Amino acid sequence: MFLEQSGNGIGFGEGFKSMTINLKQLSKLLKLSPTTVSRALADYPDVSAKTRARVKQMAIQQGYQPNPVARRLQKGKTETIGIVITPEQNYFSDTFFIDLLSGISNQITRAGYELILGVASDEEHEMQSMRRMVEGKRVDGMILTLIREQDPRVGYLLDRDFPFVLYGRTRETRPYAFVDMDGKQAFEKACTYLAGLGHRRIALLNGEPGFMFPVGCREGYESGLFLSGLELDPDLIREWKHKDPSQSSYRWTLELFKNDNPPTAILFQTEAVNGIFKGLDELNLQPGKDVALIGYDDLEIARIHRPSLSVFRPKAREAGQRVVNILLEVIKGEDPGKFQEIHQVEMVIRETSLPPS
Amino acid sequence: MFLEQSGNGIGFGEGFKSMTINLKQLSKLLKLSPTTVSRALADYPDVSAKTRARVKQMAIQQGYQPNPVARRLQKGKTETIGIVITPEQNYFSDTFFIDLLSGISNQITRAGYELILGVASDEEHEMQSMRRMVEGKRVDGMILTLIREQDPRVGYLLDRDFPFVLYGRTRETRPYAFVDMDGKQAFEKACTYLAGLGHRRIALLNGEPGFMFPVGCREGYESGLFLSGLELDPDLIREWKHKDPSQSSYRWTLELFKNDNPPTAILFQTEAVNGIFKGLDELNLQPGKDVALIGYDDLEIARIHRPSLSVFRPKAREAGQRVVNILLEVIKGEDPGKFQEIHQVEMVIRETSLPPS
DNA sequence: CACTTTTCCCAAAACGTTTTGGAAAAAGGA
DNA sequence: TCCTTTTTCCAAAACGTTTTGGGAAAAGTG
Repeated sequence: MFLEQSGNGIGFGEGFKSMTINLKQLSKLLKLSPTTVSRALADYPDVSAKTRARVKQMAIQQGYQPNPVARRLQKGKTETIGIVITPEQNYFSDTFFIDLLSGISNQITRAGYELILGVASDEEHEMQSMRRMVEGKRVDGMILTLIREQDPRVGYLLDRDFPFVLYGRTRETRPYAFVDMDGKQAFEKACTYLAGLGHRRIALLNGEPGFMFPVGCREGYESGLFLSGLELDPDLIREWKHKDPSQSSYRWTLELFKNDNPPTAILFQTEAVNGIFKGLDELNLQPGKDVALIGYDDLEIARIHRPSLSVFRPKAREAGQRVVNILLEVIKGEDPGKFQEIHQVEMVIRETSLPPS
Repeated sequence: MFLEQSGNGIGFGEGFKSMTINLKQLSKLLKLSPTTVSRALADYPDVSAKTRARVKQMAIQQGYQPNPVARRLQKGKTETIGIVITPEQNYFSDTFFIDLLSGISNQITRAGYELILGVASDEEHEMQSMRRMVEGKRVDGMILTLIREQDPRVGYLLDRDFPFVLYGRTRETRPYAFVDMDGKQAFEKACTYLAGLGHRRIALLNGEPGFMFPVGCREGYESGLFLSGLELDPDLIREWKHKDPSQSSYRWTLELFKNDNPPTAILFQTEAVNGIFKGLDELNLQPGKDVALIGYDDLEIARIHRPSLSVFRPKAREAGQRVVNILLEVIKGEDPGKFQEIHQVEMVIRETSLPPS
């Protein structure tokens, strides 16, 4: 019998490993076979209630936990899901991204899975890190964030039928699973809200194209103008850079007010707020008073600033949990096309969304 | 022979798994034993140069990568290291924490290891998440950040001889490995620098006690005052709260200037800068002009603000890499006490560190 | 009581590697 | 040529689980 007499007994010697008990030792203690112990712990019906209870009690008493590596090998699953983040993501900074990650992490843990993290400095490393996870058989599924309009990661994963879920959307005709925030509706709502207050010149300081999210924001903005009977003026639309949100939004803010007919309100993603505040300050314009402002994302600065910033508040934690739950379904073999969710975001009216003066 | 005829041949059918080749299939292709193929790939000397080359070429051609789960089981190592972060960490926000994580992640990948991430909402979940990793045999070592003065995690890991490295330090007599930034020296330097410019009333708006980092900052501050022949005035020392850096630092800034003899300079961690700016603004004091400011951490706001903020810039990426290299040594069995590193931080003089007016 | 069904348990195989302990073949030495 | 050493390979065991395919004992059935 080739498995006989390999594990050490109960007594333990040096180091950490000794504090741990394995299935064979536990079964010896119980005078049962490893099979039965394993099945008892997994609540198989073919082990009697009595021994099941006995096994479970002993397992707890001995602090037995099945070795995850061994289980993974046998089950042919890594019980692990991967995510690759980039420094740019941090401009989602403050609570938002950590909340998303928190929802993801907690739900993964609840499922008994593991979350492995890659940090990539640029687009190329992002792909490389993901390929390592996928081709190296290190994960059962991937979570993608900060999605681009043309995102090679999506094609890559679709091509090899590998389970994944997007937080966000991309341009891709094949069906895939995603959870996205309704940026379009948010910006439409912001726009009609401001128009309702009497604003007629509403600017959009949008994230740069290439990423998918700003696309929806712009659609919402245009639709909001239309619904309010306002004309779209290309001079009122500018795009800040992901690499340098504050600096670029600062410059565009100054630019916007060189206009003969300057805006009385600005819509933007909150990442750009520092640049906008700085620009307005330099122009001697008071936020909220001279120019109405509504941002997307409820960062700390939005709450702290006086006047406090009106914003949209995406439910990042919940979104993260949904992403994981969906991914687990897709891993199980469910059709990804069934999971395409667009979540509404809450508008938080604070002090920077008053009628024009 | 119980291992015979289990793997599918070369032809592949459905789904993802089929694109992958395993050791047995590869060895069959080469007409060699799995043993020899394994050893050839691992550069063992007992396989001839010729077959080694042949094996490697075929491995590349077939895209063979050893299944990490199987390797882990055999080697008795998870090749994985764990880290648990908390939302509070995000107040290290901006580039700092992501840079640290980036250094950690890249170095881990280079070593062929995996980084698994836990996100905990509070201190209790932090411990719980770590225990799951450690007791569940999911990692070979832990990285700890945001260290407290009395940190139960350190005692826990020391007690069971589990490999770990701190980014930071704690109060603990037993030897352990850490990489820390020299906050003491930084604040001492800042203090003597300002005193050299003629400042006599230098305030400290410090992180809250409980965490270890502010302790060093305070020591450096006191030592800097002493070296400059300045008296320590308890009225010039205040502590902002981790839970709410901006709000608390805002209040304390107002408080500091109620003093009969108010400060002409403030030292602080950059997390608190928004509150300080807001407070000064409300007091009609110009940063840099009326009050000199030096922060710790070079966040985006420090570069963006006008006047730009003088700061210390810790080399987070490098620190992260060191942490990993040390942890790998400790996992190998090296004595953790040998690895206790205190890294110097660079002072970046910008516009807010002028002589008193 | 004899036969069938159900209950309860287990030995062996399998997951895909690496390591151990040779053994056959080739080379070297007398 | 015969013996020793070196080179090159490999079968079997092992890592710690879960799953497969029974099989013995107990319970039910006529």
